[in-house]
Parts: sequence; C-alpha cells; structure tokens
Amino acid sequence: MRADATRNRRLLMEAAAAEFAENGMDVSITHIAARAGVGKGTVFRHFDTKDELLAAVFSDRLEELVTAGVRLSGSDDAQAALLEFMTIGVELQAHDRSFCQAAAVLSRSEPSVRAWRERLVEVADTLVERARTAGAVREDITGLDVVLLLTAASQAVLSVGQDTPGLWRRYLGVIFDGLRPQAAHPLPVPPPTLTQFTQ
Amino acid sequence: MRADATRNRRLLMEAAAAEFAENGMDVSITHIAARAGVGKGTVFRHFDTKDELLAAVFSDRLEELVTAGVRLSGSDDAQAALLEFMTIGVELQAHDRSFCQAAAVLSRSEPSVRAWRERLVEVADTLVERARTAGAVREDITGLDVVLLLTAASQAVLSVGQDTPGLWRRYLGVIFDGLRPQAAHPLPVPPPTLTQFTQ
DNA sequence: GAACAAGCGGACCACGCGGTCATGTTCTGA
DNA sequence: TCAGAACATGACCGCGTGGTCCGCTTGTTC
Repeated sequence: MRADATRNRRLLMEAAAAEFAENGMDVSITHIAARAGVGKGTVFRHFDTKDELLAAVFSDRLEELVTAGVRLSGSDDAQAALLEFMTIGVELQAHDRSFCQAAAVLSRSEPSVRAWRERLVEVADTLVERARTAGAVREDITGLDVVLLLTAASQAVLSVGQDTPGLWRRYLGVIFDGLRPQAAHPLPVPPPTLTQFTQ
Repeated sequence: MRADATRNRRLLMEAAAAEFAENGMDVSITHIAARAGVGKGTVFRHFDTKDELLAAVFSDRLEELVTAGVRLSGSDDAQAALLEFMTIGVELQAHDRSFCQAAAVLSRSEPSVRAWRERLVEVADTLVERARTAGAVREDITGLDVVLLLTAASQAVLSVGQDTPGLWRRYLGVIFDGLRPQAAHPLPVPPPTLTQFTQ
C-alpha cells in the first residue's frame, strides 16, 4: 500500500468518526470527504460502500470499549471496575450521535461488528460475574443486560434541548443503583440471549 | 370544513402515525399518502410541511400519556400509579420508532409539542411527589428525571436484533428499582430544569 | 339543479444522495 | 531516471425526496 493511500485512509477514518459523532450516521459521503480534504472518489476507493466505512469506524469504537473492559477485568475492586466500565461505555455513546443507530443497523449486515459485540458481551459478563461475587450486583443481571443499559443511560438525555454536559452521569447513577442487590425486585421478563442480541 | 376533507385528514393522521411508528420519521410523504389512499398534494393541503404532520401525530401521543398520567394522579396506591405511568410511557415509545427522534427534533421548533412536554413533566412531578410521600421513591428524583428515564428504558432494547416482545419491561424494572430509596446513592449531577428540557 | 368554492391528484421541480468511471497525477522499485 | 502501477479526482448518473401548481372533481348552498 502506498504511503499517501494509508495517510488518506487514516484522514478519512478520523473525519468520518468526527462527522458521524457530531451529526449522526446520515451525514453524506461528500461532507466526510470534504472534511478529510480528499475527493469523493477516494472514499469509495478505500470503502466499497458507505456502510463499510461506518462499520470500520464503529468497530473501532467497540474495540476501545472492549479493551477498557479487559483492562478493568483485572481490577481488585469489582464494583468500581463495573461502574467504570459502564461510565466509559455511556460516555462513548453520549458523545456519538451515530452509535445507537449504527449498532442497530450494522449488527445484521457486518460480521466484524457482530464479532466485536460478542466480545463486548463476554467481557461485560466477566465484570458482572466478579461484581456479583463481591455482592455488589443483584443475582438476576447478565453482562448483556449491562451492555443494553449502557445505551439506555446515554439515550436518556437525548431529548434535552440545552446542553447539560455530563447529565448522563445522573442517569447512569440511577441505573447503577438499580443493579444493586438492596433494591432488587423480581424482573418480569427473562434476560435476552446472545443469539437474540446478534441475531 | 367539508366532510371529505375531515375524513381525509383523519385517514392521513392514522396512516402517518402507523408509518412513523413502524419505520421512523424518515418515511416519505409519498408513502404516507399512499397508505392513506390519497394523493400527495392532499397531504400538503392539510399540513404545510412534513414537520407539521409529524408534530400533529407526536402531540397526539404526548396527549395520550398526559391523560393517563392525570388519571393515575388520583390513584390510591402512589407507587403502583407511578409504575403504571412509566409502563404506559415506555410501551408507547417502544412501539414507535419515531418517538425519540421526534422528541429531540420537534421540541425546538413546534410550540404545541413543547407545551405538551411541559404538561407531561408537570403530571410526572405530581406522580413522583405522591410516590415519594408514600416512601416508594428516593428523595433526589424529579418528574423530569422520570420522563427522561422513560426514553432510557425504551431505547435499551433498540439494538437487540431478534424480536423479544416486552423485553423493555425488564429494563423498566431495573430502572424502577433504581428509583427506590433502598439502593439510593448520591447522584453525581444535579437534576435538569424544565427550561433546559424545553429550551 | 346550478353555480361556486373547497378539495383533490399527480405531473413536475430543484435538490442532495450513494455510487461510478475516465482521465490525470503521484508514488515506488529496479 | 523512468516505466508502470497504484491512487486521486470530480463531473456525472439514476434515484428518491420535500414541496408546488394547475386542471379537474366533489361537496355545499340557495
């Protein structure tokens, strides 16, 4: 691969990530190309389709979160580890307007995204299991539950007009309290399975 | 207003509501007109712009929820009343793919929507206050918090591929447990104000 | 039943989209 | 140094969109 090609690819990924995060996954290829300072054709040289570009960016985000989860799996304080994992996950989504849509759309079509999501659930399972052993988390909660609740917390603030930075922390707090054993009441529906998640 | 005009308007509202609910607010006017069995021009006779149609439909949904909330405000069991209010609210959103987007987009531009949202927060405040007095809800939670958490619960399920009807009830359960006093830990961020909400 | 306004329909417009391709440019290996 | 492959570019294509407009139809009124 030529040097200018790898440079352009990197510029494209960065521009796309920023543009998707700021304006959602409906931003046009033209805008992304302009932001990266390249022509439109160059985008389609590196990514066959718009979805492929989106998947590349989205996979990077998932990988970040998985990496953080793996790191935290080795932590001494299991409760703090789970909370930090969730904090990182919610923050990631709160600052990225494409995250939620991308998750819903790409999991069907893009195997790489599906693979990362499975990894994510695995690491979340580990963190939950450890927290449960420490008595910090209720019995009936799974790693997949936690992953889904990340989206929940980040989406809570979606319809607030004026910017209130970090407001998502408030709702993550409420949700995390809902995960504690102290207030646990039986849940009316069994947990979803990984198969249902990734289809 | 002529009889056929009122009939067509009703058909349009129904078609639009169904189409928005099933396919999100990006469905085209052409599709909606076809579903209603009228021509495209007829849509723009009744609603000057697509947003206006969306706002009309969305306001109806908000009104439903407000009405339910007002009814439940008179209930004896304050805790059950709040839970049912939240259940109705989450179910509404879980079955409507346009709800969340519409809330975010229209609150800025459409005064009628803004008005309904204020009413919604009012009634939620009442329900929360009553539940708190009954000792069923923690001290630091407001009606606006509850309204935002409705979105949270409904969006949790968004990225699950295979249909798992009623799964949102599980996450509403977790969130509701997070509202109980038993597990309450101090929240890191103060509650948002109505002004921030409606901008 | 006639006259007329109110309502309807769908061809039409400008626009922006994802994606293609022929042409010109730039990097690289020998 | 230079041939040739890899790469960049932006005009271009087909399409679907929100919105307009005018000729025709239909409900209402006297």
